[in-house]
Amino acid sequence: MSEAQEQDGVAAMAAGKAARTPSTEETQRVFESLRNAVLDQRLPPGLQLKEQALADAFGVNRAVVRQALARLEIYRLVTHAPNRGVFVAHPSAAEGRDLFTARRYIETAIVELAVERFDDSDLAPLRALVRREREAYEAGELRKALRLSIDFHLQLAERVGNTVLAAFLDEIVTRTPLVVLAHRRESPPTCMLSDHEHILDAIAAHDLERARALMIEHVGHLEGRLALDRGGRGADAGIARLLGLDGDVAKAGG
Amino acid sequence: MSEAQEQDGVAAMAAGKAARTPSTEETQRVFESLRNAVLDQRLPPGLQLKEQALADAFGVNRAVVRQALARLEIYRLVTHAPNRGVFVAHPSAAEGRDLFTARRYIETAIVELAVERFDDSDLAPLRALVRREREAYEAGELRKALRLSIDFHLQLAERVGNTVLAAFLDEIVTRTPLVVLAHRRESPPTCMLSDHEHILDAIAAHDLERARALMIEHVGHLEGRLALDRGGRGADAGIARLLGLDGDVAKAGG
DNA sequence: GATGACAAGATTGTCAACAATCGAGGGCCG
DNA sequence: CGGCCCTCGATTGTTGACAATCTTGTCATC
Repeated sequence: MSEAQEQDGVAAMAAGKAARTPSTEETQRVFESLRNAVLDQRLPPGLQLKEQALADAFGVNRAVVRQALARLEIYRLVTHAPNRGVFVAHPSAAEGRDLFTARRYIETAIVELAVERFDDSDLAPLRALVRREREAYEAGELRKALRLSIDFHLQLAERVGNTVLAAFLDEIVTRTPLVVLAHRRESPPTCMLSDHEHILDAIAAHDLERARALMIEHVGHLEGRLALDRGGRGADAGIARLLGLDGDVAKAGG
Repeated sequence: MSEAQEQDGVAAMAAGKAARTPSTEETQRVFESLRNAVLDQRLPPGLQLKEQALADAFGVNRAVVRQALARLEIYRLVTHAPNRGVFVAHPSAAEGRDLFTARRYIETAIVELAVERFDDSDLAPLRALVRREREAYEAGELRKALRLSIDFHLQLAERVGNTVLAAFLDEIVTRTPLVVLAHRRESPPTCMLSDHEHILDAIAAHDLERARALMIEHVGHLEGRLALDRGGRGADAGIARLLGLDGDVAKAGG
């Protein structure tokens, strides 16, 4: 019943960095809609986002759309080609690697602080979140499960209480879906459910080393599902991968 | 002779996250000018930045200024009060603590990667930077020394090669001067010179533990010069600190 | 038939005028 | 004399039109 509300609430909170800056509600609304679309993997990398079309769709002025797009650009969710337009970002494999490397450090930091500071009042909501994630997953609602999985990481960061680290993780998590879309190897994109539970167990037990190891392993699981090998073609590949012409063509002529 | 060029060059590179997004040169120019002003501690927290005044000063349109200010807002360099205007940010003590806590983690990560990956071609430019910093300091050019000190940290991050971590440190470093202005306890705001040298030595020796310890200690030196105590008054204090009425008044009535 | 210049359409970038909102100051009333 | 309200100035927020730029499609030429 309150799930929609709750999801919206989490999403709004998850916006974190941007949520506290209400530079006109309209801009915020457009920005968050587009950001949510990215989180749900509804926007394919490379898609052009035309100002007028968005303005019509959201019922706002082009200036508002421009502001929202500029903000998306700073988060690297879109790339801006002067006099050409803005396009959904197509992160390179190198960018993906950097993102996951940074994520390991940030999540480690968050887990470390969580082990120090968490008590039951922090753990209970996170356990509830994991439970809902499991339910969604078992009910076959994959998109919802994915979103709850993302929210788990964001909530964990938020509850640690460091706004800067939380904002950093928020940025990383927001950029990750585009990397997934651009470089996915296997199909199931969600976190492994038990990972989240085990991480919470380790935090509850104040076992720093285990919590750290589990989180690093967990991020590794995610990254392992992607093809981010060195020398892989990324943002520069352009049309080649879209047509499935990459790799084979370069390697074997036949 | 080429110092101005060099400083600009470093500054442009240091902009990092924002430098690669040329959404109209004008907006970029205004944004970087204001950002540099913050880095040089020329903008006192709380100062109102009026759109028309900036537009006149930079010889651009108000729309351009608006875009630049919106970007500054995302970096938390200014706060935007709807229908009132934008003001140079006045970070709270809590925000300052979060910033330094996050910085410890990020700088540690960077140092860790530097120990793994650096060779002489990376170390030489950094040593040169430290040398120039020392020269500037000994010549009494404090502002320049401060800037070179900042550039040391940014260059170190840049050379590690992880764009995400580099962007995060860039954001932290950019926000720090405002925290310094708002909560400074002692006068000299620059890094301790020898710290930088010793960190480079440890990296050159591939001594991870020593490098980490030195970096954490170094960040601690910086933070130690500030008054970021819990319960301290920060963004909310307003007029009190401006008039030098804070602290004493609250503690002792005389 | 291929290549180059050229023109048309669409999209972004720029701008100035207008509307809405807020804070300050003065005047009015209690 | 103190408090409240109202007007006025200043600043931000919004809108639409205009200019600049790029892409696409066409056509003449080699």
